[in-house]
Amino acid sequence: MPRSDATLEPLVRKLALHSDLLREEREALLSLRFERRPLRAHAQLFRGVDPALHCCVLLDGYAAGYKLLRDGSRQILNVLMRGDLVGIQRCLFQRADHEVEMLTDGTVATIAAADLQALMSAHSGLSRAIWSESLFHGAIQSEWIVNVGRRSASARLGHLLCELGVRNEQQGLGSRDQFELPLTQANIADCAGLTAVHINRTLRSLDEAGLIRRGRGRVTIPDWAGLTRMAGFDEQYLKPKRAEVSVSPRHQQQGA
Amino acid sequence: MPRSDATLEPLVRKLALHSDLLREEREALLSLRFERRPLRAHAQLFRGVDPALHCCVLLDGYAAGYKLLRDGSRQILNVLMRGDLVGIQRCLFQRADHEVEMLTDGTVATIAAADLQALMSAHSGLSRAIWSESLFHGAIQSEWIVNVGRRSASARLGHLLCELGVRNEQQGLGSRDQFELPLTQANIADCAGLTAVHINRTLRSLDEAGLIRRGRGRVTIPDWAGLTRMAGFDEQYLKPKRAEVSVSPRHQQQGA
DNA sequence: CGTAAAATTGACTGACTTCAAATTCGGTGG
DNA sequence: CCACCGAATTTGAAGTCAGTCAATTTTACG
Repeated sequence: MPRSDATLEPLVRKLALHSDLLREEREALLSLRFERRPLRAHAQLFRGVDPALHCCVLLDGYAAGYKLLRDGSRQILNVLMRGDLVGIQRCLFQRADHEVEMLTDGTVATIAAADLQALMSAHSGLSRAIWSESLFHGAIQSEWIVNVGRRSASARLGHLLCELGVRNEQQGLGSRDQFELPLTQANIADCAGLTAVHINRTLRSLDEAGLIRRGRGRVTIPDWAGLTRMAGFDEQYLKPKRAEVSVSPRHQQQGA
Repeated sequence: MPRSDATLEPLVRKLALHSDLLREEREALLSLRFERRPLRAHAQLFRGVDPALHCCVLLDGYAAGYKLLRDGSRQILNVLMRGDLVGIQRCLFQRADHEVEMLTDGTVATIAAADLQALMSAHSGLSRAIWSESLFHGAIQSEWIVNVGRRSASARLGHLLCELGVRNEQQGLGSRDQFELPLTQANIADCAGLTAVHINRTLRSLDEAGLIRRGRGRVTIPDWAGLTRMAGFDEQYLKPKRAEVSVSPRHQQQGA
């Protein structure tokens, strides 16, 4: 039995969420050359803002893209987890506007830019799937703008936890209401645009309200409905949207 | 002399900022079929979250993508101006997670999804340019997360004004330190994640500090260096990456 | 003019920050 | 197994930035 972080399977799983992959496309993905690299928390996945000759697939652990401000504070732009592609813009377009580092210990697979490009031009379906995945992350970022822009501290926190729960569940890492989250409160604060102190108090108040339960790097959400209501969390933006434009029009859009 | 909103020239100009376009690609763009549509402020560019059979190029005026919260507040996700493509995800991927409406009176060109797809598959350079443009908007959104997450009211406001100034200048609409901005203070508040009342006070304090000057839908920035310093604005993320701005060689300025 | 939208102002409130100290936790070596 | 250390968490007290509520003035425009 192969260890969970020994193949690019997590990437396949992630792409398959939003796109239908052909068998040959899956195989092409899985036979990509890559280098497995274990990393400690705080390891930089990319050097500052430089372009790169490779991209990464996160196989295990959490990472985050972020920006630092002159006053030393930082804002996390996205949380990356198993299966997420890191740095495609950087290697396809030579653009990058933020840093990326591991939030926890973990493992990445590094893939040569040339290999990725070859793969994408050989398989238009994969190319499309990867772009789709990138738009998906764009949708998450949009929701983050709403989160930091318009929600109270407890709603922000609740929303973030809901998002991470659903994404964990989608990757087969526990269920949405019970999953590993070994981030520090300072990390969470940098996601939510709050201070670590206030995260601490807010976490406690959610706990006291019976909306969450926390313990040793693990989050439990005993009252999913309550938390989503309080946080204004609408799963829609994370929902898998398979069956896109194709030969046969599928008009079966299941509403709420 | 053709009116400024009679052709897709603004789109060409925008794409040319970040990509080198071949002569034939420019021509292909300019010969795209489109329908010119004048719109009043508040007009919806797309119906809610539905997929669409067309996308738009904003020819004139300001528009914004936004989300509404249950409590009635709203958060603007991006400000769109002349030359910006609106709704490509919607028509290429049938995904959309937010509404789009005009903030001011203006004009859009609507383009059939099929035409756009045909164009993109016929000209890989254009396809790449359009993706690049979409990543560019992603970079702006990242900066917005930082803005609402970690900056004070005056820095948020200053940063927003700097961004809009530079983007205006890039599109040949006035200079970065003097441009049209007919947004209401409520609009600006929805961008910055603040209340209209506080935008009003902050605007006044920036004015009193000599950092901006405002009058009838127009912003002037008498002290660009001062405003950027106060706001922590680093132009880098807006800079054209493909060295080539043929239309008008602007004053070169290397940031500190 | 007359009206509605937008901008402006004031007084008050409160959510979140700041600063600082105490406690707990996880790991490591004795 | 226990002592120890730095990191992370937790708690308290005080301060402030921005929100809320509500009224007034200005502007845009038919």
